[in-house]
Amino acid sequence: MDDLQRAIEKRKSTDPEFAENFDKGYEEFKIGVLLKEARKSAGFTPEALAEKLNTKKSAISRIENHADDIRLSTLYNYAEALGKKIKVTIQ
Amino acid sequence: MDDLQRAIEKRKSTDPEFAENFDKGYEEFKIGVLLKEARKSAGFTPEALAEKLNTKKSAISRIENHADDIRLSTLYNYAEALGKKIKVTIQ
DNA sequence: CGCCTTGTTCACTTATTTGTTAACATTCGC
DNA sequence: GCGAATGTTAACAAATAAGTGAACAAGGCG
Repeated sequence: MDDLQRAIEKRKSTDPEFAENFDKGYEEFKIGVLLKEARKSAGFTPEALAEKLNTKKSAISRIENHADDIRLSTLYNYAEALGKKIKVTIQ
Repeated sequence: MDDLQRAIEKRKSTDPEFAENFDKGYEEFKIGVLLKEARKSAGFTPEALAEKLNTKKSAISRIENHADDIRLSTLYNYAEALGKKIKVTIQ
């Protein structure tokens, strides 16, 4: 079971509403997990990334766990600090 | 010249900083244009879409022209009202 | 041109996110 | 288990986006 699967199961067990709606297509949630995985694979702790972004690790944690209510520009900054790019498409 | 090209040229002519940075890869700007094109192809005027989103046409205009500093959830709502889905990836 | 629709911008208020600190939880190595 | 590093959550102030109304600009169409 990979990180994404684990995170989903964990959230399902602690958030009944999420569990109920997951199969209906709540995609937003996954973004935070993608961000977190990108950060880890780039070898950053939340604190290290926070420093690069001139903020604090608590803010990083908030981004990764509530990625549906963040600003697009915040998303861009986060990705840029990892040397990655955010791609937004509409389909 | 399509809408995207036209919009880029217009902004280049009125926003020197944008013009200077465009070729460096400022992708964010394009999102607003994508949204606007999606709205048009779905046959919505700003006012009609605004009504669906319980807001006003001025808000729609703001979203389409300043799409880099909007909330992700706003983006989702906008797309959902058009029967489309926003996809965010990191690469 | 003159009129109507569409679209943009501004100013103001309200709602929400972000920065920050501190407390708490979790994970990992010893 | 214990301690240290990593990660999460809550609360508050400060910054910023969204809601709104009105004035203005641009685009068709008669």
